[in-house]
Amino acid sequence: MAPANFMTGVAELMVLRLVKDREMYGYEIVAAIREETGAVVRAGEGVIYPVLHGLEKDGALAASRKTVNGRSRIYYRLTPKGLRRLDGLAQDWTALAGAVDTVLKGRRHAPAL
Amino acid sequence: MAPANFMTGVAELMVLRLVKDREMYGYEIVAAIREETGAVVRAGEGVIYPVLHGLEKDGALAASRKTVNGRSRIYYRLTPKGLRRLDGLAQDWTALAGAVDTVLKGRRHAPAL
DNA sequence: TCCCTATACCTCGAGCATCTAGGTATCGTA
DNA sequence: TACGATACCTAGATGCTCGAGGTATAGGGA
Repeated sequence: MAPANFMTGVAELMVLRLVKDREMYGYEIVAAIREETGAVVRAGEGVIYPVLHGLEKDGALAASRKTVNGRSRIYYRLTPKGLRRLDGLAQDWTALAGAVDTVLKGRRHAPAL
Repeated sequence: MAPANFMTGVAELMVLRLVKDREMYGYEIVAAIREETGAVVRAGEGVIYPVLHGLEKDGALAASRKTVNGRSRIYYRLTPKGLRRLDGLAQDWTALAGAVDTVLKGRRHAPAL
């Protein structure tokens, strides 16, 4: 049996969070996720590019092409809609993480705040 | 765009964790997940039964049919193999949760190139 | 008795996100 | 000029979830 992923939705959440701080381009995002998570999350280009396109199509990201050092890059920045989406996903994630933690630790009677 | 799931693999992890404490049957597990997570995780029967069958086929769970109060139930218990799988998944989950948290909180922010 | 709900099992098909594995092109360096 | 790094992209297969159904029994109420 293959190792379960747990990855669903995480890629999108991370993309939104990363571009919140500053404009970033796809290749850079892939590297940032690999480095900042200590390679725990390995979301390759095959994952990130479709996510970026989907988010842009949905109006959560805005893209602008720029040439830097002779290299053509597509920078993405967060739109207000994207910010709302990020907030929602972050909340969902926090709730899930708390729920999983509760079950993992087996506290049956502790009120969850 | 629909709300992202984040659910992949979580159902399996929770099933393994729940039956670690005591034998449980499918219908009971569905209710337990709903209640213990405050309905944050809504893994219905359509999710849990296939997971149970898969884990049993894989040797992670052992099943035994019992009749209680005139009702036929299939109880599952954790095997040594299932325990190893639980430990592995729990570790994976913890690592992922930590990684996501790191990115969400935006620590370690390197200067732009 | 009949019917409805709760219990308890199960499966199918649609949908969607991931993952692998490719492809293209440019730049700097050896 | 050959190569690796940069930077973009897509197609197909896989795998998991999810909803909607189906079967059957027990118990209670009208």
